[in-house]
Amino acid sequence: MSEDSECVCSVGMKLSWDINDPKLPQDTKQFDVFQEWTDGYVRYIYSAEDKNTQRHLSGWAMRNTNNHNCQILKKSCLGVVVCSRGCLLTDGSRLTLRPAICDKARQKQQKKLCPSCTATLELLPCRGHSGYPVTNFWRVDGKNIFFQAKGVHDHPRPESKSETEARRSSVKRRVSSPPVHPQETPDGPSGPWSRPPLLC
DNA sequence: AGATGCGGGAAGT
DNA sequence: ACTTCCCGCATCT
Ligand SMILES: [Zn+2]
Ligand SMILES: [Zn+2]
Repeated sequence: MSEDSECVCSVGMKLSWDINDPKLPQDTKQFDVFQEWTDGYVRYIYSAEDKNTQRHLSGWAMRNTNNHNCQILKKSCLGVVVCSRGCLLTDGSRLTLRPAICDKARQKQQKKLCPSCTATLELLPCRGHSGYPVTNFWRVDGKNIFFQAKGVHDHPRPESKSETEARRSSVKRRVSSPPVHPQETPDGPSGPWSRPPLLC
């Protein structure tokens, strides 16, 4: 049957290292493929050629956090934005918006209403690492990008970054075309669209 | 407008 | 000392 494919571990997990080690493995001949939804206490060795790893991307909404170490980039999880009423969407799923990374944008986001039932939105914080948010660490070393995660997310996945970007540009298109009326609409909530302005 | 990175600083442990 | 969090600034899309 198969030969060396018994170990299902990542390339990073086959070697023993920690993101804080003064010297990291150098002679790596193999890379892990980018993992969008990492969870748990995992370690990967990525290629420094990969755009996704260069940009320190994740499906989870991770924000940069200052660890006072310019060699190691640290990010922590912002959790997920849900409907406070937990309503079901048309496809039977529940709303799981991606928290805005920018603090100011996130405060604005939380004031919006559920696009489905108009209830208030709620930010579920991540408490997956000893009660604190899950953290991701990134460190570039030569042709390698070392990745280490600490904690297990205790909340649903947010909408992915690409989904959020797609929706943002769709909203932008919808808002930019018609002549701008800064105030209210001429006729109130009487048209065929009884509740229009609830887009995220 | 918002994503992302940097870094000073405060506060908790 | 180490971690978490807050904030302003800068760059890029
Ligand atoms: Zn709702
Ligand atoms: Zn999380």
